[in-house]
This record gives sequence, structure tokens and C-alpha cells, in this order.
Amino acid sequence: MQPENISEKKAERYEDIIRAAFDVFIKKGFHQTKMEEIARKAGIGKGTIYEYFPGKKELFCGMVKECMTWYFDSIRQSTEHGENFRQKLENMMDAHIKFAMHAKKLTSLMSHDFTYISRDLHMWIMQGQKKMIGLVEGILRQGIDEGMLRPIDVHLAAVMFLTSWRIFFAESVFNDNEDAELSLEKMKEKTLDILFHGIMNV
Amino acid sequence: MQPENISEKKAERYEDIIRAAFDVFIKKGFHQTKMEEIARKAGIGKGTIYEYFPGKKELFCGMVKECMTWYFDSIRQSTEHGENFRQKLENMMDAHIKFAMHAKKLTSLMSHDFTYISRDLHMWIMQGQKKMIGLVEGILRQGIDEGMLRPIDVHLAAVMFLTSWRIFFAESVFNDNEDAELSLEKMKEKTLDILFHGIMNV
Amino acid sequence: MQPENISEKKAERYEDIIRAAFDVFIKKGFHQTKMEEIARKAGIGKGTIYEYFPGKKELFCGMVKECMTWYFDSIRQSTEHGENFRQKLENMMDAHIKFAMHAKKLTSLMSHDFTYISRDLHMWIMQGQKKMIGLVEGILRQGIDEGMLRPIDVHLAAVMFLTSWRIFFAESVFNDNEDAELSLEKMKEKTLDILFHGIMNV
Amino acid sequence: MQPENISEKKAERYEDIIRAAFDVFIKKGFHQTKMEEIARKAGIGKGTIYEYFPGKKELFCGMVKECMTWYFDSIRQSTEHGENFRQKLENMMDAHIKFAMHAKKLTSLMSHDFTYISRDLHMWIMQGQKKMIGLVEGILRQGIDEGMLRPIDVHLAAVMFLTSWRIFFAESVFNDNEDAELSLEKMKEKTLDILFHGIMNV
DNA sequence: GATGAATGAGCGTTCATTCAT
DNA sequence: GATGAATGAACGCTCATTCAT
Repeated sequence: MQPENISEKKAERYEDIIRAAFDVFIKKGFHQTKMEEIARKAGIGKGTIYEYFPGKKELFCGMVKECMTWYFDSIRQSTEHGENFRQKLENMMDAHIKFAMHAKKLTSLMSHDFTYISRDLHMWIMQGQKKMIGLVEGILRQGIDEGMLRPIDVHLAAVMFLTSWRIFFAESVFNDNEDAELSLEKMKEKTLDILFHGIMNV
Repeated sequence: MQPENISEKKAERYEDIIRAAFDVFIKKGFHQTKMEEIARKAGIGKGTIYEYFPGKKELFCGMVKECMTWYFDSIRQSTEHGENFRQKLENMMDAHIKFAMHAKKLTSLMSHDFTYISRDLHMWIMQGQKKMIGLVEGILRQGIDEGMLRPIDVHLAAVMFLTSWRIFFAESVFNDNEDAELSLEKMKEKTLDILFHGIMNV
Repeated sequence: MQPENISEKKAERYEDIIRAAFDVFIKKGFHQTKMEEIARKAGIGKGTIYEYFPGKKELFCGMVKECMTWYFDSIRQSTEHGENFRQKLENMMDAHIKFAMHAKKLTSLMSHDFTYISRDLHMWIMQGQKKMIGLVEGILRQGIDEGMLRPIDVHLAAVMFLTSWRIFFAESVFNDNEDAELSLEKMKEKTLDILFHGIMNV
Repeated sequence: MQPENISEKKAERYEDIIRAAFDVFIKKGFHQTKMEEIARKAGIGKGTIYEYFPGKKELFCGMVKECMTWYFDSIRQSTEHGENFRQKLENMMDAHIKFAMHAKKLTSLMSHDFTYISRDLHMWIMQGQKKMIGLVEGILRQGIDEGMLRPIDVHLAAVMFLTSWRIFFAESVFNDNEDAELSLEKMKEKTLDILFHGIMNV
């Protein structure tokens, strides 16, 4: 067999393993996943994985990087062909949605490890979040009734409002400075400003 | 010793354990955390934990529920005292920020298990997200330059734009119906509409 | 309180614990039995047991010795009042049956476990059984001297006589009916009949 | 390596483990036996046992069943080649003695403990014993039909016959001398003599 | 003396990794 | 190169025992 065939075969194997790893890690989370199951799913022996990856961690990282690289690349490419800013933002969103449909559960893998720790806890938290969404929906509906708000989709707006909070977690990671509280106040106002008035010029 | 003192002491111990569990679970994630370390942190013996919790899972769930109950409650209460819808939304955000400052890393515990699997991977993904934020910031800046957008904080708006995508994952969990793609198209437009024009009536 | 009352109370407690230990050990075996359950059954605190016994092993041994002493004594006494060898053997069997009915499961409890729990206890019981064998041997020898018995191997016959008692345990497992005592009487007679006259036709 | 060699090796390992388990369980009892010691005795790693048995309980049960199957089988076979009832009873006793010499302490191991270890195993063994009783009953009934035996209670006599075997276990403890087999032969004859003709003078 | 909360040695079991075939 | 049987470090959990109250 020719050398190119060999390395072709190797590359194929590599892909098989990544794919199998993706499937199982997604379904069970990192710690509940056993190397043996990945091997079985890939149709190879347990030891063979170690010919391609030094260990479980590296396999996991390799798999995530593979996925995320594809994701990041498709997002980047999507911005290269829009005519105006709006077109570009829409293209990005399209690219994201396309990815999301294909790898729905990747984020769930990356979030909520405890889905696998306790289904009850997971449900309990989902219930809590649903109640919070309902709470915000009620407030928004009140705003619409009072004529203050446009007749927007209250559910979607509620979710956006709540997800926008994540900024405070994400940002606080980067901004660990002393005047954190000050900038938080400003962030809050800016966030509400965008939510209330949008980013467009009138 | 009087019975009230005993149950007081028990309640105190319970709190000690929850606190120690919080610290260690936050720092290491569920699977990397050893019961012995929690015990050490709580200043008690390994076996003592099992006098208060049936097992590791239950301790974890107890800890999360304790935190989230406090969070949910404070959010709910925050909406009871606002005069108008805007006041209420602000109150909610304040309550959230207060919690976020106190339990910064709780969400990171609940999301991204792989922070603990590989610091490198975590950093790599953060870099990717930063690049994406930069990408969006550039597009938004272009929009401002073109006079289409208000002189908003492009960083904040970029993050909001990106976090708003989570809706598609979150929603897809609830809407597993056939016409998912159709509703996705609508969701996209509605999301962009809110982002562009805000929720306020003009 | 007077000292004799105190030691009276102590003796009473001691008995309570032995009785509770008997109940639980019989029901669950040595290793499955938890000290806490014995304490609960005895209506005292867990630590109190250790005021009366150095540990679990010693409690078990104490309980077994108490029972077996009573058993051995009743067997010995039963041989003191028979007129002839047959009467004595019957008395022994009666004494055994009476004990067996009261402590059906004790023998099964004892049979193996405690060889490993306490070599001393094992030896002690072996000694007791040896004495019993000697007792029966004496009776049989008397029978031979009186010309009533053939010049059989008294040791072997004694062991056979004693092992034949196990029937009462084995059978009682299958026959848990009301008229158990009646059928026991019949069994005794049949057993002695076979022992005395053999199974062969003459 | 050929597949037959592999399964040969596996079967060999299986036997090694059973044998090691037998040795240690017999010497120490179920609860005092540590998996690690069995592994050491079998010359393998601790984890390897779990490739062959799901757990400690199952290993114990497997070991007991292996032994008892061999025992029950040898007893059954022994009754197939006797010409008359006496020959058959003698064959049974021979088979038993052969087993008893090989596995002196097995019965004492089995007697109680595993009621709590595995109800299934307990039932399984009870079934085996019931079959053995039935076997002897049949032989005795044959003897009665042939006019050789008195119309005794065959069930009781069968149980007595079987329990009398315990002598060989009990005695062998005291007589560990070289000529054990010789004295066993004598014991067998004496035992049968008493069983057949009783102890009474005619 | 009596208690029961606290303890920690000890063990069964898992599973990522290795290496002889 | 591919395999999977073998491995043993690691950890959750139990429960006899202790000792402060």
C-alpha cells in the first residue's frame, strides 16, 4: 500500500474517532463518557484511540477545537460577503443558526454539566428560569398595555433581557478592577438603553 | 446543653458544609472535587458530611438549590416594589447584579465544565469569542461611521448581539417541531428588530 | 440511690443489651448488624453499649456464651433425673428441642461466622460440645454395661445422636405450622426408634 | 493467537480466580476476605477480577455453585451404579467423604453467612439438598419394597442419614492424622452399622 | 453515668492507560 | 499498526469507636 494511502487512512480514522467522541461526549458529558464506548462507536479497539490521541482530555479538546474552529471560521467567512452592516450581522446570525442546528447540544455540553449529575436539579432550575421569564413577560405586557412599549414578542424580549445579564458575568471576568461597581452601573444603563431604544439611528 | 443549642449547632454545621462545598465545587467542578477536600475546608471529618447529606450528589444539589433559591427569591422580590415597568426591570437587573457579584463563579460552575478539564481549551475558546466580539465591534463601528447607528458602546452592543444567539439554543429545546426552521427565521427577524429598534414606543 | 440498686440497674441494662443483641444478630448475622440498631432496640444510646462491652465482637461473644451456657446447663441438668439410659437420652432430646424452639436460628448463626470472629469463642463452644459428647458417651456406656445396648462405638454413636438433633432445626424451617410441637414429639420418637433399632428388617 | 487459545486462557484465568477465592473465603469467611487478597493469591491485579465477575458477591456465589455443582453431581452419579439399596447408600457416603476430604471447611463456610449474602444462592442450595433427600428417600423406599427395610419414615431416615455425614466434617477436625482415610472407612462402616441395626441389643 | 455527633481507617469498585501479542 | 486483557491508582461511602457535653 502506498504511503499516501496510509496517511489517508490515518486521517480517516482520526475523523472517525472525533465523530464518535462528539456523539458520546455530547450525549453523556465528559466524565460519564468511557473511552471504551467511543472506541466501540468508532468501530475500533480501545487501544487504537491512543495511537491518535495522548489521552481522554486531549481527545475531548481536539473534538471541541475541531467543532469550534469550523464554527469560528464559518462566522468569520459570513462577514466577508455582506454589503452593509445589517447584511453582515444577518449573515453572522445565519451562520450561527446553521451551526446551532447542526450541533444543538454542543453548548449544552459546554454548559450544565449537572444535567448529568441530577436530572431533578436540572428540571428544578429550568422551572426557576421559566418562572423568571414569565415574570419579565408580565412586566413587558404591562408596559405594552400602558402604551410605553411597542407590541413586540414579549417572550422573545424577555429571553433577550435575561440573557443580556450574562454580560455581567462575562465582563466581570475581564474587568476585575476596583471600580467594578461603578462600571457595572454604567453597563446596566447602557444595556437598558440598547434594549429600550435599539442601536439604530432614528 | 439545651436542644435549641444543639439544633443551632447542627444548622451551623450544615451551613459550614454548604459553604465549603460551594468554595470547592466552584473552584474545581463537580467531578474534580473530593469529599475529603470539602471536609478539610469545613474543618470537619470526612464522615461528618454524611451525617448531613446522603452523598456527594445530594450535597452538590443542596448547595446549588440553596444558592438558586436565594437568587430566584431576590429576583422575584425585586419586581414587587417598582412603580412602572421600567423601574421593575431595573430592580431586577440590580438584584441580578448583586447576586452576580456575590456568586460570580456559580454560573461558570454551571456552564463550561471543561474549564476544569483543560485551562488551555478554556483560554482558546475565550480567545475565539474575543475575536468574534472584535468582528462584530468592527461591523457596528462601520454602521456608526455610515451614520446608520447611534453612537452606542460598540463592545457592549456586540456582546449583547452575541449573547442574544443563545435564544436559538434555549428555544430549540422547547420547540422541537417540524417547522423549526421557519420559526427560526421569524425569531431571527424579531431578535434583530428588537436589537435595532428597541422595545420602546416612539 | 443505694449501691445495690445501682448494680441491679446495671445488671438489668446488661440483660437488655444482650437481649437486643440476640434479636438483631439472629435476624441479620454478625456483619450486617450495626451497633446503632442494637442500641435502638435496647432503648439506649449507642455509646452506652461500650460501658458494658468493650466492642462489637465481645458483645457477640457475650451473647452467644450466655445462650450456650443456658443450653449446656439445661442439657446437663436434663441427664441428672432420668432413671435409665433411655430416659436420659429422651430428657436430653427434650431439653434440646425446648431450646431449639426458643432459639431456632441460633445454631445457624453460630455455625460458621464466629470461627473468624473469635477463635476463643470457637474453642469455647467446641469444648462445650465435647463435654456434651462425653455426657452422652457416659450414658451409652451405662446402657452397654446394663446389657441394653450392643457394644457399639460409643463416641460415634454419641456424635450421631447429637447430630441427629439438627433435624429439628432443618425440619422446623419447612414446618412452620401450628401443630409444630406435636409433630416434634413424633419426630423425636421416630428418630429414637431409628437410632435404637436401625432401619433394617430383622 | 487463535481464538480457541484466547478462550482457553480466559477459562484458565476464571479457574484461577475461583480457586484463589475458594482458598481465601474458606480461610477467612466472606466479610473478612478482601478482593485484593484474592487477586494477590490468583497472581493477578485487583481490577482483573472484575473482568470475570461483576463483584464480590457474585464471585462468592460462583465459587460456591461451582463446588456444590460438582458435589451434587458426584452424589447423584454415585447412586446410579449400585446393585442394591445398601450399595447405593455406601456409594453416596463414599462420594460425600471424597468431597468432604477435599473441601472440609466448605460446609461450615456455607452454613449461615450467605443467607444474607444472596437469597438466590441460599434457595439454590436448599433445592439441591431437597433433591438429595429425595434421592435417598427413593433408595430407602426401594429397600422397603424389597423387604429389606422396616416401614420407617423414609423422609426422617433420609435426613438422619444425610446429617450423619456431618460427622466426617466434625471428626476430621480432631483427626488430622495420616491414617485419616483408614479411620474414615471404619467410621463409615460403623455409622452404617448403627443406622442399619440401631444401638439396641436384640 | 449516658449520650450521639464526630471521626477516619478501610474496602469495593471504576476506568484511563499500558503493553504483550 | 491494531488490539483488548490486565492493571492499580483513586475515591465515595460505611460504621465501629471515641469523647466532649
